[in-house]
Amino acid sequence: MQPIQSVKGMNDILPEEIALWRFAEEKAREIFQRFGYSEIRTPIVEKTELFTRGIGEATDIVEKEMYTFQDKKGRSLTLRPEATASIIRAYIQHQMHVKSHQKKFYLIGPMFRHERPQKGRYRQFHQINVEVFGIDEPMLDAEVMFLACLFLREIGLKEVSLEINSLGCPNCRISFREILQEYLLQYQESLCPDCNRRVYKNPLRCFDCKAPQCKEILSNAPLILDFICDSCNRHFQEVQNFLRELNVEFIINGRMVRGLDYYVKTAFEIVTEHLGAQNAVGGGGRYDGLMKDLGGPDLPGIGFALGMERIILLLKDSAKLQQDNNQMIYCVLLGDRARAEGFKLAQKLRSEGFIVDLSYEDRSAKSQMRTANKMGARMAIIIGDDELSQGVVQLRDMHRSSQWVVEIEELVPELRSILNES
RNA sequence: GUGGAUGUAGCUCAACAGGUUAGAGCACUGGGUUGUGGCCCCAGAGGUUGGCGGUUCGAGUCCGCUCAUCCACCCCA
Repeated sequence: MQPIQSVKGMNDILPEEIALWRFAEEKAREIFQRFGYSEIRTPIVEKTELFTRGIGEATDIVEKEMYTFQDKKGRSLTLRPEATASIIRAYIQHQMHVKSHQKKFYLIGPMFRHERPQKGRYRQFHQINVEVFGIDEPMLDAEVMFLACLFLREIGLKEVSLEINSLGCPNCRISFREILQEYLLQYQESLCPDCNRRVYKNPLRCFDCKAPQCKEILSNAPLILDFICDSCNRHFQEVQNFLRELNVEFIINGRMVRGLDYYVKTAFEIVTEHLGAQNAVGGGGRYDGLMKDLGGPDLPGIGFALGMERIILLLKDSAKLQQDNNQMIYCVLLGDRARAEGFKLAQKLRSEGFIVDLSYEDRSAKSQMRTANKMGARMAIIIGDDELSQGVVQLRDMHRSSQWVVEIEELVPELRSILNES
């Protein structure tokens, strides 16, 4: 009989890794809270239409990467491939623009995209998302990017860089689109088949192409930065000024375009060279028309997403933090009476707040001690018939290799003082 | 969706050109100390060589199919 495996591209997060995940998540919560953000959690399943309208019909995500299925009444539902659309949906649905002053949100959770898995890319993956609605000030754009960088720095990721660009507003983009299209059509025969398609559908995306001949053609292509309108340009300049004031290092990448249709003006990515083919740790940008497109008030928005798995991958080869069992107490029980008494004692210690494990099997003292050692326990409590008859236990400090006798009544204060001082 | 690589013990890998009973290190269990960890020594357990089929006197090894994983394309977090 074949054992059942997890679904392709959907991975278990095992206990050894959990410490890293919690570390990153808790750090995110703490920092976002400090900046005035509130956590929000939305369902993992939404009506398919939310994403087709929100992300854009012509994007790869919508065209071929969504987990879409029918429910029992024939409605089309989809496992969320990203979070922004859901958060906006919730914001509109609960009329938060009139009912509350809350406009800054973060969400941590799983997303789903049906792609072929590879390093740093999975079918179920986790994102940390940040979204702000109702403010279109460049100051906020800068602060949002600062926040993303601050978080990565505080969890210890150094070798990442921030790339920014402006994609203009819908007005300047339409005219630039034509200019770019005209340029690209001159070289139509040399462009790869994909780019030949993109020239008509979404010429901006040709900038993402990695085919050598396309790269060369694009290297001389007009850049949107040279064509954005005055107001977009002013916005972009101010964003840069605020970034400098916040001491955020960045580079302008005029060839960066993002894969989701809704971005306008500020777009950014945080990239690294240590993730194989996946170089983005996170990315985001402004999406001023999106809330209105989804049937809500005409409020601007900006946000970003960070890829948890990618962060964890980077964290793993840089800072190696080890599981901390420094506070654990392991009970070594010798003989039937000791096993019965020790079992009760373990529960008592747990109720006092100690982290306690014990040997459930009747094994030799040596093997129980070995187990205590392997688990990294700080203290061992050794209980045998001799000790029981005298109302005491042996207490062993596994780090210092010292051992002494303690009255059972004195055990709790004794343990407390040892564990507190270390 | 396309291409490439790899599947042998829990892990990392061996096994000459097809040839007995598929090995080693680490990990695991027990012992060396009638009740004491890490180091050391001894012993033990653990495999339908991913699966199915084919060639052959004989297949871990060769062939076909299939499944899985990884990497890359594509795209993105």
